[in-house]
Amino acid sequence: MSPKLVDKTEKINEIATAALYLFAKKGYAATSVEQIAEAAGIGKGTVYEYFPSKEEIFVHAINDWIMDLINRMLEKTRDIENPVERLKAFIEMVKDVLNVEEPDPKKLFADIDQQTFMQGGAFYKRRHIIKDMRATFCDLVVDILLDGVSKKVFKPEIARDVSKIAINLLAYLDGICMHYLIMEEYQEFEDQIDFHVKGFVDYILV
Amino acid sequence: MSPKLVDKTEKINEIATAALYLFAKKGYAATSVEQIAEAAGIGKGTVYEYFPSKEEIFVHAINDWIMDLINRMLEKTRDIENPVERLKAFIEMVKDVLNVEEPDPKKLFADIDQQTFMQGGAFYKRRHIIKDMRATFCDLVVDILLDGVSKKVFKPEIARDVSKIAINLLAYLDGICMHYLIMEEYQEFEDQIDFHVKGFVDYILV
Amino acid sequence: MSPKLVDKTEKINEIATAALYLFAKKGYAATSVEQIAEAAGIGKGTVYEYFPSKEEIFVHAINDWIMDLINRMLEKTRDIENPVERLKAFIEMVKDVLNVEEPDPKKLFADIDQQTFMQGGAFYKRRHIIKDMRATFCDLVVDILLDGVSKKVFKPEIARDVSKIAINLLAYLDGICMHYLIMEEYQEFEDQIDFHVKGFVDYILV
Amino acid sequence: MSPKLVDKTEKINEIATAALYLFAKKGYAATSVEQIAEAAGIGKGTVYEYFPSKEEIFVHAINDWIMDLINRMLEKTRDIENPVERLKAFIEMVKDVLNVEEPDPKKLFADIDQQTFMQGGAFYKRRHIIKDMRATFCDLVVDILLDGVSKKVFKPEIARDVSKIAINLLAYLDGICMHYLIMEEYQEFEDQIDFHVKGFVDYILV
DNA sequence: TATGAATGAGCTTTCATTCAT
DNA sequence: GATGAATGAAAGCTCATTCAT
Repeated sequence: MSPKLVDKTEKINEIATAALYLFAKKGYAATSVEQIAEAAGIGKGTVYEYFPSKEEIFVHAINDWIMDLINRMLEKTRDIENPVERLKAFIEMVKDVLNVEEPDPKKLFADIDQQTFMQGGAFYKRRHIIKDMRATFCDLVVDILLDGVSKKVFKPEIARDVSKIAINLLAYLDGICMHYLIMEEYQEFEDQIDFHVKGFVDYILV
Repeated sequence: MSPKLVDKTEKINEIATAALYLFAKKGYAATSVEQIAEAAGIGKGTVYEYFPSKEEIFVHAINDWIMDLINRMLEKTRDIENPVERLKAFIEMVKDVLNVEEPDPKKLFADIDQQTFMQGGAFYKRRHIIKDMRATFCDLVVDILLDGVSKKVFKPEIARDVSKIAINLLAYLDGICMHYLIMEEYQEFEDQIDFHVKGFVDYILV
Repeated sequence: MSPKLVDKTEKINEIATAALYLFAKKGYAATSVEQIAEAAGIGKGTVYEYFPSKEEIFVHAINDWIMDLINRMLEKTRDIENPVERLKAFIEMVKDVLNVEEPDPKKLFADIDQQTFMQGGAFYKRRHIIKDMRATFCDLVVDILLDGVSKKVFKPEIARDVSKIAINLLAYLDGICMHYLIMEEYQEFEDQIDFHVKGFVDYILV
Repeated sequence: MSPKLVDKTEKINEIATAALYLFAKKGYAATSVEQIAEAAGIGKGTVYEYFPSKEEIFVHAINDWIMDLINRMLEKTRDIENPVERLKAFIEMVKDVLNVEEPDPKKLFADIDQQTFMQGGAFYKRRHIIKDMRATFCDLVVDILLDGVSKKVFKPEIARDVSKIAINLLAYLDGICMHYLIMEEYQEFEDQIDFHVKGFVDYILV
């Protein structure tokens, strides 16, 4: 915990942040280490003082980004008493994430998937990071649902399958976001989600 | 006059097929034209007699693959009279597609997304191919649902929102497949889908 | 002199003519054998039945073109009685050659120079073709001048240096054409030449 | 902060010089970037740290060479008082330029013409460089002639057509050099030029 | 520690030429 | 004789990484 270490951590984050914006703008492959260095305001060689490889920059930057996403999710939903409102707030957040312009999340997700599936990809041997993220989101939804059950707002019988229900909800959100990103029919997107969520809430309400 | 006439279309398909397996194994970017040529059992230069660029090989190979997927989907579901059975057959097919080992669909989808989102990607200016595929799947589900309504098996009121319902179902399937591909918990996958589908069918049955 | 040989010669000329237009349009390097074959209406492989290499096509085509140039020059100037008119007709011809649009002579000349000077170039070991062309032009001018002397139209003393005078006139014409091709000031070109020729004729007239 | 600072300009010139010798030896097209790198004693990739493309190397090298030619011309003729001597010094310089062995100017000029005339050539959209060079030479000759007129050494009436006269002289020199380069009759070259220049000087002297 | 100069493996693409039919 | 399918050498260029300073 010497001051040097603090500096080092800070520098690492600076580089990772600069890199994230570039990755989200141009994609992982199309972003060169030189560009990252330039964006971070340091020399190309200096990048390698803080990261052993471009791949590590990606992993670090994505990890930070995911952590930040999760924290914001938790914060926004933590203090809402009404379970229905809390659930809706969560879904709003999901929608918001996709509407961020910079850094563009769809390119990041495309790169993450790529790097997760391809042998030798940056996340190929670290899919636990991606899995953990999904698990955390799942836990959050489970928490909201069980809270609703305990407050007698949601049907008690959903408690038994709460995990499955949470995963299915998240899967739906994932899929519909993908659909929207590809189809580019922004205007219908909200309607589409609202339609599903309405059915979902009806289904779980007592 | 014409001494050595090769079936161009066949050769194109041979190369595209060889390429598809490599793309699905190592990813588009990591597959070199030389490797494609080798896999197709021809020289590097010969590839360029049939395709103007690596990008076109990708587009062609993916397009063929998608067309094949769609055709198989349509075939398998076309002749089933019972709407519920037909819907379930469709979902079975979706599950099956993901369980193909070679060419690995998850990697192909990751590459497709990548090449669709990234500026200058192979599908960046051809997303209509991807959109058309999704639209075709949507039409199929809509068809199944309306068929069910007309046969008085499904609730008449779903007709009004049939398009939304179809998209939401497909989005869910998309999302849950992605979830399964990332989480690698194959054993729970079937249960998970069945759970959702059971709820879905209950919801639409008269 | 069998009919087959005649056919062969004809075919060779067809290919060479097609090639010449392409060389003059796109340059030697940028013209592929495939394009030549296509322009000649034959298959790529057939070209090699008539020429051993692309280089030989170039040499043959250029040689034909030069021969044609020379013949046209001789024809146009042969029957003019008045030496001054004959000289002017020759110079008119030179001007005309450069104004041909297709095949563009400046590109051909640039390619010829290139292939003459560069070691291993198509004309590197055949500069005699180029030299002969220049010698023929020189002979023509010498002939015109001596004819003028014998007709007492031109000063008798130019006979002694007639060869030098001819070469210098041709060199000037060469140079001014080059100048015009590079500077692209077409309108001044005629004036420029006329100015020089007027001085030249004044100088050699009795 | 800046540990290894190389004089970029110097390195650029080193590469350009190495390239110029190769271009003059083998021609632009036949010279590969790898060969340039080797000749400059650096790696292939390093070349691209200093030049964005092979084309730019050519343009830079040729431009430097031309500038150097012009400067030497100006220097050699600047301080000569006697207009006739000055004119002769200029012509001597022209002769000398062609007698340089390395880098061989005839090959460079052949490449320049090539790259100027061919669409997409390195000088195709930069012919102003070539035009400027010719204009500068023209200005120099004009300057010599007008200086001679003002010193009452040359006829006053040449002042009116001084530009035409200069261009014609340069055109002749251009053409005769070309002739000599192609015909390779070095021994007659000097005589030939002297013969023309003698006539020229007689014509412009008072 | 910070740097940017240097690098070369590796990429996609071109095309003159060969040759089986 | 005519063909076009096949080829691979060679090109220009990119960029993650190394390393001397």
